[in-house]
Amino acid sequence: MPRFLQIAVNVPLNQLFTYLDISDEKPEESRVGRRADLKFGNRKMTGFILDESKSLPADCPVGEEKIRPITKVLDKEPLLTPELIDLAKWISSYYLCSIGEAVSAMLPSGRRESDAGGFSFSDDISIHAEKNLSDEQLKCVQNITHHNNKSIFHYVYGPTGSGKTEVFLQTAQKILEAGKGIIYLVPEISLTPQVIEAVTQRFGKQTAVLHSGLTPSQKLSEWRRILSREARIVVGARSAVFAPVPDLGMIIIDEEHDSSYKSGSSPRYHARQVAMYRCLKNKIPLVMGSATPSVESWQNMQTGQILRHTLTKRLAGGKMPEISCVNLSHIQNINGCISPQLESEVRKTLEEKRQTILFLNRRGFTHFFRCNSCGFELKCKNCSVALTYHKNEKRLRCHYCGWSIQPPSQCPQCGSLDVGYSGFGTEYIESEVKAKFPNAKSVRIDTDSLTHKGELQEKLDAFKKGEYDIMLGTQMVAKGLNFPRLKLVGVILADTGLHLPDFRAAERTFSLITQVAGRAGRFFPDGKVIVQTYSPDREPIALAVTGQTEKFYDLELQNRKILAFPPFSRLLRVVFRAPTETQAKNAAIGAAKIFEESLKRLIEEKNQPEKIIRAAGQSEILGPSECPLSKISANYRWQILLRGPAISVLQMITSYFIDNYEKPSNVYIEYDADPVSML
DNA sequence: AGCACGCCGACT
DNA sequence: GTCGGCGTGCTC
Repeated sequence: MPRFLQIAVNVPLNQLFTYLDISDEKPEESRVGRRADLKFGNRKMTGFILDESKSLPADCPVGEEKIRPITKVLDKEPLLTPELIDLAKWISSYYLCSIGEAVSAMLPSGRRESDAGGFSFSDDISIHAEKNLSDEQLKCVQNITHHNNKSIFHYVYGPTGSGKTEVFLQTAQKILEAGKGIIYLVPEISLTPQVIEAVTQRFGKQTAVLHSGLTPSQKLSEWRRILSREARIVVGARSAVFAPVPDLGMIIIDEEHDSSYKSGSSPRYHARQVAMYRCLKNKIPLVMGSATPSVESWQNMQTGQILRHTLTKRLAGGKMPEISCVNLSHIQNINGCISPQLESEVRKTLEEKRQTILFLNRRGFTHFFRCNSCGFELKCKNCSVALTYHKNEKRLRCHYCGWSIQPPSQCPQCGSLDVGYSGFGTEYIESEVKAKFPNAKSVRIDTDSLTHKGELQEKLDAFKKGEYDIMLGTQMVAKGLNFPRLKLVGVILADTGLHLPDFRAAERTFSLITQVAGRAGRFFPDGKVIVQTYSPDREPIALAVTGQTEKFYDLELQNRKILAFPPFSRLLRVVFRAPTETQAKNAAIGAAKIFEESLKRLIEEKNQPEKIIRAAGQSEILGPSECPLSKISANYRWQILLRGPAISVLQMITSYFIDNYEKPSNVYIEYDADPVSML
């Protein structure tokens, strides 16, 4: 008997395609959730069967004569559960991508299964490995598991080393004992062999690990183990939030603040947002944790949307390390980036045969205006982000609203004539380190210096073994790494992050310094942290150095409120990319008109709920303006930023835009709901 | 997004 | 005379 299949295909067309399955194999079995090989146009592709019917659906846009049969059904068992099909539809509407793109982002790309892992399971599930909990931790586990069958968002908040991991593991244990499955998310960079080993030792064969080192086929095998209930706890990075865990009982997000939970390409989903959706739908708890929560999550804890569980004590006996600031503006004739104070600490550390990490918290690519006497830098009057200098027009410009001014010839704050532009990168520091410490072995780690897969792990392992004395790099070396010989951590310039034209600059700067400080003192009470800065009094730096976490969040929330940035508003960013500046600019200008029209229509629409109309009335279209990174790999970029109290309104006007905008060829459009980086 | 079709310049 | 540039249009 023929059946009509509704199939999603990985193309940017938000529609399903109708195909025919004429096979008489197992007619009683539904095809929904399986993949199918098919000819799409004139190319061979794999599609995802999302629905089926005995007759041609009435709303099918093409006649029956155009409908082609699939080549074959690929899977013997469904890969997608009804829950995941629903999730794909939600992803597609929330993140403005096609249904096919959503499904493709969720599924492993392997076609056939192959042996998983590459790591071996120990024979016993070692509940002997379980550690005794402190009173604080125990209370935390009890509070979370108490709400077992309700969708409640929990946050385990506490400094590095306060035992969050053990709370997660023992809570997970309780959920597993109740017969339910777990998803445990960690940042990609934390998914090191040590972490994998720790979890597999605790939960043995019930564990599935999804990490970037697996081949597509191996990922598919892990996926199958999860579907068959052989694996009940899934540990993985961002995309593991889509794991097809039957009877899901809880999702854990470790290091919740980490920006790697946000996908950098379409669909630009945030694993935390997806986890919230799954937990609400399944009526199960979501448990997050960090020493430096995202500002959004902090606000949700303040309002009670997220339940906070605070851990106060550092367990391993480690004190917080000694942190000191070096005020760079007090140093005359600084020869390079390393102050005399930091240089002498590095020397002492080398003499003790201990190790040093030097951080640059961002690749210094922006050109910002700075006074060399007082450290003052210019900000936009509307948006409170640092202005960036545009060489070609010789003006300082804001990348949120487009406002610009002529660069002043003297400092507006102190009147000094010693003003200029600065910004430097890791390569520069590497040469300085080599010159200052010619006998030390140093290694540089950043995205530019990594050429092949696994090189990061190799370098980190080598550093851990003591093959290097100094490691320098960007924040990728800041996360979840434990080096027993480490003594000194130097933050080369804490200000660089602050100058980025991004409203999250302060949050990221605070988070990085706090995380780095916690790391250095983890194993050794004599750990030392030196933070070099031109602005030791700036809040994110001063409060991080003195450990005043809560005060930082209070102040940062006040700032966000004044400027109407998240969490006091929602954002949706639309980027127009084209080979020439004019094409990108004109596309964005034309698009802005459609956005305005779309917003106006929504406000005037009669049958929308009052709530929507009101939120639409408070929504605004910012720009178009040039993207902060105005040219990336020969493509010019312009953006429109939508801002309003309700993301659903921003999504509605964007989907109206998608339906009504005639895209010039050569122009590419990217949609980013809840953008994390604005660059 | 791909991939084919289609219509104008510099090459054997 | 042809190879090939990338504009435009379609995919059940």
